[in-house]
Amino acid sequence: MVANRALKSIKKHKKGLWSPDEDQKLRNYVLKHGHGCWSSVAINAGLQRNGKSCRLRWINYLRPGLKRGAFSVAEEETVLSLHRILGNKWSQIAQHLPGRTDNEIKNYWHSCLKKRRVVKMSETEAQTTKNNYKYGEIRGLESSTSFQHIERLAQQCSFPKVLFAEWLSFDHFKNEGNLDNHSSSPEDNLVDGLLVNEGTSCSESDRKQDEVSVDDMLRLEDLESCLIDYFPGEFCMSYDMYV
DNA sequence: AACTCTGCCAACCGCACCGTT
DNA sequence: CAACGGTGCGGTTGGCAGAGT
Repeated sequence: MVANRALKSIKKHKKGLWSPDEDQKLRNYVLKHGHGCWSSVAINAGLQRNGKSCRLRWINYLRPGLKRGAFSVAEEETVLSLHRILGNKWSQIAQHLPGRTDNEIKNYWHSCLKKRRVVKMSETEAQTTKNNYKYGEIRGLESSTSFQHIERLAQQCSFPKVLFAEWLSFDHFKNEGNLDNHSSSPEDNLVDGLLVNEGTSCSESDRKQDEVSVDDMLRLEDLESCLIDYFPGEFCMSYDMYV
């Protein structure tokens, strides 16, 4: 095994960007012979690349029928709605977008996220935020107009309320009877952070069926901007952590 | 003009899965 | 049944180009 790895590492394959000449060689070969086994494609086409690299290049760039350029509004909506249902299953999402590759959609999603300021928090950042706003510190702010507005938005939205309960007020959540008040801690009622609107825990499959409407998305974006205003420089929202 | 910052995107890496030997 | 090779997938990285200072 170790010897095999050593032998493999001796075989130097070219890495990095593909030259037009390499593209031409690969395109010609695959169009003429089909790909079959990718490692033999690399050899037979006269490329100093490994099979994996050839496959990726073909799928993401050379394959006929690929669309180039910006995503249309319809494509963007498709990606957003499918991602809500499927999560980071880029290949499955790509199946619904003819001419787009999983890599392209993945890249688009990440840049789109950045544009929308929906930045996924690191574990520690998330924990810090939770710790800062949970239970104690936030309660003193609840009487303010801004806070009431945020809570109003949260109520209108059919996203799992734990999203807002965790960040805004567990008392509010408990008062609605959504949490078991006899539990030692509100967190005891959480199942991996997932609660449906009525406060009952749900399975992954149930959750996937709980479609999020466009209205909800708009309300959530509104809510997000309020929170960002309210906690300047400290608030960070992660849809896919909870939704 | 030179430098830094930022976003985008192509490509790599590691892992899991599957079929074959 | 284990070992191995091929493939597919998702996460991550690195380089480039354009914007900003």
